[in-house]
Amino acid sequence: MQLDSFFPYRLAVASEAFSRKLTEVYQREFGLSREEWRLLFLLANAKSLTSLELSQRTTLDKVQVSRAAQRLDDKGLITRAISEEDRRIRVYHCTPEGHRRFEQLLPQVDACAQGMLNSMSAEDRAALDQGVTALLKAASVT
Amino acid sequence: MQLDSFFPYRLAVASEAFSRKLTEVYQREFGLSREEWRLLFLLANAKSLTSLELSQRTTLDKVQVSRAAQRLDDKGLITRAISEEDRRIRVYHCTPEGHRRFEQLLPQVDACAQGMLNSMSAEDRAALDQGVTALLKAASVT
DNA sequence: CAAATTTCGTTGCATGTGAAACAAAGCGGT
DNA sequence: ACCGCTTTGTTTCACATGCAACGAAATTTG
Repeated sequence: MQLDSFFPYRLAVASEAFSRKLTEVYQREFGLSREEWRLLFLLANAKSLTSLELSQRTTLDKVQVSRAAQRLDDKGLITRAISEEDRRIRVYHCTPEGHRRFEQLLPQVDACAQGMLNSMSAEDRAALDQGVTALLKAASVT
Repeated sequence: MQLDSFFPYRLAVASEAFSRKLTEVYQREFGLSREEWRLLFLLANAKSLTSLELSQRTTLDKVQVSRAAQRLDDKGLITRAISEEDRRIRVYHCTPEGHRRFEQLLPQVDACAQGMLNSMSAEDRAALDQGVTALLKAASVT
């Protein structure tokens, strides 16, 4: 058995390489980490979200959410209000500046992703999408 | 645009979930990290390898190789000799104990991977394999 | 052949990360 | 109302990681 023909290895390498290319974009443009990018993504597309919602929808744990949100707050891209009903709960909002940066960043990230995907054949792209969808189910549920 | 329908996100989540399941196996069985597992995999299937070869074939940089190899050496799974021709170069070998553990571990890791893959349809499996192969080319070369 | 340069592996440092401890707030039973 | 218990978010601590500096060995250059 060779490592480079071992499927789990190939999947990991492919995914890491792909992810790295995208990270370079938001890292270089606005100095955002992957966690910050994910939170900003969600908050730019929702009025407000709590930590629990952010955590569930980003596969980040509460510590990662807490720290990434803190950094985004420091950068003025989001606000962290305390809930009126339950004073333990944080309610996160995207600031106008956060929106502005996200609107500027998403096309670039997407273009980078599409650039790589477009270098594949249409058939391979379709296969990848189908395979990842199936894997998502298999790996998260199992 | 929703995050959970954003392809790069779905790929990352699927890959991480898959990888995590496998990590649990060699982590639990012998306390190996992903880097250690990769080095052991290569060395168990080759007589001897240098740092450069290990680095290239694991997508790890020289620091990661150095540290992972040090830990594997401490655990008695590999040896780190100094090359006769070039005294800067390390030559790594797998010990009998390293072989023994690898032979014991690979079937378990593979079974875990196959378990997840077998929960997918044959068609989805084929699509995934085709897609990942294409992505590997697109993401690493581009 | 001596000095400068390059290569290889390791180490120090500054930062990031995860697990567990923690404080604050809410909940619940008596 | 009070004492315990749970939940929420943060902090602490120990460890991992990446980058740059480093020392040793080899190679190149004058």
